[in-house]
Amino acid sequence: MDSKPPRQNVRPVSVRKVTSVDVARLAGVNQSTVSRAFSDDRAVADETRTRVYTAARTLGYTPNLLARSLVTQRTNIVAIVMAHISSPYQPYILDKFIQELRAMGRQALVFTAGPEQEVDDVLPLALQYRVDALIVTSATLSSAGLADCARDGLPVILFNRLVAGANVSAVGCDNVAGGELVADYLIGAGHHRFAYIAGNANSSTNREREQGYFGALQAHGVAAVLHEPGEYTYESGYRAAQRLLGRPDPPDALFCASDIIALGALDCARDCGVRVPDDLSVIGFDDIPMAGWSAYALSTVRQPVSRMIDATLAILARQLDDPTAPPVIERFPVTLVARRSARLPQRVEHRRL
Amino acid sequence: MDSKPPRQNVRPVSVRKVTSVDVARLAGVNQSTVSRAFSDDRAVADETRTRVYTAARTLGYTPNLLARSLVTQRTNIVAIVMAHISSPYQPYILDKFIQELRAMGRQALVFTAGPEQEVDDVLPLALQYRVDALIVTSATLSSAGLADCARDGLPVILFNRLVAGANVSAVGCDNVAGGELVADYLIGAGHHRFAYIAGNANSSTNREREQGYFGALQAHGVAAVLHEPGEYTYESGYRAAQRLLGRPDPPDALFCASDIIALGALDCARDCGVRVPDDLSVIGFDDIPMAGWSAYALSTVRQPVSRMIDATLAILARQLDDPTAPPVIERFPVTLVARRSARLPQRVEHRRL
DNA sequence: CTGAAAGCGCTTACAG
DNA sequence: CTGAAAGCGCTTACAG
Repeated sequence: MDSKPPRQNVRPVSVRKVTSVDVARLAGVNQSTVSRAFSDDRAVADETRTRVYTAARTLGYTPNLLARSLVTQRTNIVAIVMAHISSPYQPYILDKFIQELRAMGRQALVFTAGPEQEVDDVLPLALQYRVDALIVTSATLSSAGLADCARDGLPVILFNRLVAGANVSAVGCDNVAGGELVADYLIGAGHHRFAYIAGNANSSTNREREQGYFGALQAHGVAAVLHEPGEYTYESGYRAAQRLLGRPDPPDALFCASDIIALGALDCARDCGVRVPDDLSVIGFDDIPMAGWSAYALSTVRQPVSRMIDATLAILARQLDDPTAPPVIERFPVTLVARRSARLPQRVEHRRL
Repeated sequence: MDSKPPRQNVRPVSVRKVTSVDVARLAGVNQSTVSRAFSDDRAVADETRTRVYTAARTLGYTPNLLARSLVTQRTNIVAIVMAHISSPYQPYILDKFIQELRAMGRQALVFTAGPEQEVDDVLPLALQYRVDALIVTSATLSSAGLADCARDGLPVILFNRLVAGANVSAVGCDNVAGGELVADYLIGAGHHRFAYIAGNANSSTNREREQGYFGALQAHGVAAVLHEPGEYTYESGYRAAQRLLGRPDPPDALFCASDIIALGALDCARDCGVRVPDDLSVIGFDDIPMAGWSAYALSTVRQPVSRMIDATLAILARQLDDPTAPPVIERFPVTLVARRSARLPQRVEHRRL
């Protein structure tokens, strides 16, 4: 019948987090001194600093970054927004971003949008966590929210993705030139009946690659080109190839919007008894590791991913430094790496740009 | 010569984040009411709530989750610690974790350890962000820090990974049984000369799969088994297969510690002119999507990844609810999915457990 | 170089 | 149902 009812959930002692006040008490200094020692910002007397550190160690103290963020107004967290991870290309990029971000002293808060989700759906979440910046890498289009963010001074960088109108920074490769390279290469190899398997129709990568390919083909006087819709998956590539190879007039040259699509197409050709590259030349885009595997030996367009990621982070650093810095758009040149899935051009000169 | 030097970096107005106080002022209520309206916790008068919401909308207010976390002592952030992403198996898992975590109303803070980094190296970072829990999924061993975390009441769950002695929860599959399944299958197919390509030597998955395989082989009276060291990569599998197939007495049955290793081995066999499965049977572990691709048609051991992830999150939820809940270890049964990379057993009965 | 104090943006007893 | 106030764990002028 006492007036103090026992709390139902008594936290075990160990759970109670130790704070800078505890450390200060043990070290015999003011709390602010502990803070200074840990944000090795100000000059703190060496002797004091070590006393603080040892006190911290014996107590098992770890600074609370959330509290720090609240007052410094920066979290050192960068949001990475990507589509549902499906292509083997994304994890590679994600991994590199995470690693480099950490090397810069920042963390990655990863947001993957569901299959049917737009970027705008995950944006509010990222904002609630007060991330310092946004790296958006995904194929889908449209995002009014991103423009808002950029306007509010939150650095936004699009990776391999372009949003028309939005006044934000972007890093990508020259997809149009890539498509042109492929067209030239295939024409140089003496092909006559061309086809294209598309990636997600509303992605800028797909549109640009397609545009380059069709444009160059047309410039060479090729009138009709088969066009199969698709998305950036193996299965989609396989099925599109099935439709293409089942035609009475199958193509002898095939450009796929990405490597993962091309791998599906290649397997379909194998299963259909279509010989590559004798009966059919196949070229992809990305140069993912699997493209080099001997089961596929896929000729493809390589983008300098590493450099692109570095460029992205450089822009990030700049904009973090100066929020008023104007957005920049960087496009990197691509190269065609010839393996065994496409016939070699007769004439050597097949480069462009 | 005025006493007020102009601040160098005047923040643009738009950057100034709007807070609950601003919303309160506009809505004509107390700040605490705004808070209540947004943490739809307490009963707030409907009329008040809508007034708050509209005020918030016109101001573009987003609650600051960091501040909330500071007082509630929970961040709703779960750290996912994984090794350097190399296998195509990891991104799939990562993606699923991220998605489901968000469905639970939590975010994933992803920490990837560098190639040579131990889990303990990234642990302090996770702790500084005061994550609510830790999901550790990576192949490497040893981690004194994890035990500490668990002791301090921070839920730690190991995914596909076992740490001896550490008193933490773990979810995995029955790797030993998987290795046994493979041995039985290969023996049933009439093979005589067995080999194993290992994954990272200090990983529990490798040790257990190896143990099951060698144990069952031995139980069947097979004395000598070739053992090639390796790691969980395509290249490693390719090179190990090269060594194996270059021997005067090459194996006719090969178990690889993971699918990605097996794919490398398969490509090596192809390049060496070794016919699969006529000259050599190859079996992997994991059943990654690529195992089903027709270029490989890899027979392999499948683990119920989806269910394993669900189980992990269920444990997480339980431990978040009750920090004193004892750690649990769950192992899921595996199955052998037979495709075309291994000869079929003569006798039907090749199952075990 | 160090201390005392205010404040970052919230939540949550405590009254009413 | 709502307000006033304390406090979460830090950083950072401001003095000394």
